[in-house]
Amino acid sequence: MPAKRKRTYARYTLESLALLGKMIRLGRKQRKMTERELAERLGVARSTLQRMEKGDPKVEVGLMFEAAAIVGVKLFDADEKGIAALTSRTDDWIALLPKHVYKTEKRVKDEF
Amino acid sequence: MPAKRKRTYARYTLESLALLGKMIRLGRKQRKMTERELAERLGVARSTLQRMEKGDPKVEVGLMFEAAAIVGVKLFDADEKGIAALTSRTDDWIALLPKHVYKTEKRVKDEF
DNA sequence: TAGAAATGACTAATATATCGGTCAAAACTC
DNA sequence: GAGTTTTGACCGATATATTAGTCATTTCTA
Repeated sequence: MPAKRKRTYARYTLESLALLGKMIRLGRKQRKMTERELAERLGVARSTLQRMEKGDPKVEVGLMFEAAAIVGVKLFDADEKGIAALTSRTDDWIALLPKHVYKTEKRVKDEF
Repeated sequence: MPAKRKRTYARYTLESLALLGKMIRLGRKQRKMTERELAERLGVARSTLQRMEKGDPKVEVGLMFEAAAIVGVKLFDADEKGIAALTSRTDDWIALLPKHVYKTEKRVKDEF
């Protein structure tokens, strides 16, 4: 038994994921696509799409986003231009901060 | 050579992912956390966090969302209550649609 | 400026997600 | 109601993500 890798997620995370999955499902149905069709379009197995629509945390983030895009679910409430603008602003903000984050301040002895 | 599984993503998908990654990076820096700290908090290797901040489409969606939550990036511009409300509305909408999507309409002979 | 810490990039080993298939049940069409 | 299609759930094989480490470079502190 080579050490199992289990992981936990915050409730907010799981609920956000479940929501995204349901939005994908809704979008798919509104466009009258079957699971098989969308899966094929995405280039994944139907079983994978099913996990996505359930909000399984283990699927590739790229697939979730791609599926959302295909069925018309916008992330960040923004179109391509909007994403670019947000990216630009985020870059600017990052540039204002120190390149490295330093924690020299006495190394707060393993708080927990 | 057992058939390589390559995949492509729409530009919008990749840009959205890159944005999310940068927002996580920005949030982390604003909270003065090092990569190592956030990675540890998430329970992942530092290399994985690096891929996340770069917007790598292959990381687990659960990790991306969890990281976002930790550093204060809100998905869907909604808090826990908001997520619940959106979920409820999405459920209602789905309930209004047929349970199965049917494509009997002549089965458009394998268009390609 | 010297020293320490963080970051960037890379790798082999291993844990795991995805695939592709099946089967049963549900739900649509005619 | 009969027939067909979609959906839900499950499973072994295999492609791949994640890990844990290393090393070089950058950037901070004192």
